Amino acid sequence: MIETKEQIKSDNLTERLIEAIVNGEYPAGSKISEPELARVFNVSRGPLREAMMRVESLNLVERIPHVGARVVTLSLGKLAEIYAVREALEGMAANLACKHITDSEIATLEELLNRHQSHIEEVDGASYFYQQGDFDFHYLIIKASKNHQLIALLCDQLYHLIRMYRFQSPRSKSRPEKALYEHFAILNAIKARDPELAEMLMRRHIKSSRLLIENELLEE
Amino acid sequence: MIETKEQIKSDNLTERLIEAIVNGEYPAGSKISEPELARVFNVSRGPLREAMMRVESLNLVERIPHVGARVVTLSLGKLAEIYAVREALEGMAANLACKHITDSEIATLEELLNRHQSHIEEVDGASYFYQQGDFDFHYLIIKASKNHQLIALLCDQLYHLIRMYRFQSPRSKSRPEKALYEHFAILNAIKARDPELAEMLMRRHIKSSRLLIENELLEE
DNA sequence: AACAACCAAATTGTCAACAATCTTGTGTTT
DNA sequence: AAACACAAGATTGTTGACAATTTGGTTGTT
Repeated sequence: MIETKEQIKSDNLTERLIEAIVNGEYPAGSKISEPELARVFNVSRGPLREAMMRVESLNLVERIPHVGARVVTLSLGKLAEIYAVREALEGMAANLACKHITDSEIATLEELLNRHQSHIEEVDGASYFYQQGDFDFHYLIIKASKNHQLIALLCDQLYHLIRMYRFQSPRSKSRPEKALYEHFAILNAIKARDPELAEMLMRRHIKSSRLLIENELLEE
Repeated sequence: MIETKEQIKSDNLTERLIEAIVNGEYPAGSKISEPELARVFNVSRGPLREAMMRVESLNLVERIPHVGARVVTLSLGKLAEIYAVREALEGMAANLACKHITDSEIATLEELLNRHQSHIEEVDGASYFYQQGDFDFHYLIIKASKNHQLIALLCDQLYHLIRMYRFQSPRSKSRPEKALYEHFAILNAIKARDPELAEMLMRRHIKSSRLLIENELLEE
């Protein structure tokens, strides 16, 4: 495993482009120029356009024929809609995880939450790192559901979009302690192999985030 | 509106390619040759590849670098997974539809079901046309949810894949009369603006299809 | 000054040729 | 005869140039 680096420019490009958009290097609403990006990434326009097609189907950019592509504009309304979908899908994931999770996956989750706890106790309020780990928690449960279609939808299709929102609105601190407590409760339900409880707790967990967003929305 | 035809070859191509794959013109598992398709569609390989990228992200084909693309192979297992996801998402759609559907949309749904009833009474057992209309019913309810993310996921992302499965396994007659009866029950719940009932009925409706599939799966 | 028509520059869409990689058939070796 | 190595052919990945369309500014008219 000396040279594992992907040799397909188009594929690498897709990931680099996603990363650049998600972390705000290309701000929301900004135009994306093909010749310029091709120069920046040191590629021809062919592979770049192929990458753009894929990023478009992730709903990270909007393209208008003969006009060009723009990074999608964020809005609290859209975010609330995404969280509503997450509620349904991750609830389902938690339910299925109870039935299909392995002991080793449970152990991984437990270690993860313990690390989070230590981290919160040490650096009280450092919510950035927490959010990263928060993703890991949800990510692992989704994978543990073993439903490939569900995993594809959440981890491939919605993941980057959610990440982009989080990155660009770091206001949602949402009390790490409370979230961590809820995560432990969800994990316990999964360990007890209680699908209904796990689903209910996961839905409530995400719903509380959604309600925060909708409250912000009303204040406008 | 004299010339509404899309002038972007790449965009048209995507739809034509989706249609060709869905209706089995290119059978499951068959290899897709870029030079050949470019000749068939009378296009250069550039736009064709862009269309392929999009079709790939719909999970209709699988691409392996430097080897080529193949139409996805169907399996009852995958289908069951998709139906499980549908259960969660369309249940949510029915719930939201109760809150956001308009009177004119209700009227459209009512007409649709009445036409189905007449059709079933006339040509007893013609399940093919029924299935087309079945899609319309689900499609309309999804749209009525007014959650754009949900609509995108179901109508753009999963729709074609489901259609492909249906097209290639017309065994699932699944008793049109029973399904129609369930559709009426769902519509009534929506008219009564009863989200919990509508969601429950929709989930049960889809679940019965999923169980049929899982039974077939066990017989193998 | 306001507005419409038009032209030029830039950008997107498309193409055909070139380079890199995989597949397949042949021949050799054990 | 089976297995491996190699080479020819075909296919995919990439590039740079050309064609078509939009955009923004200029000019002329009302």
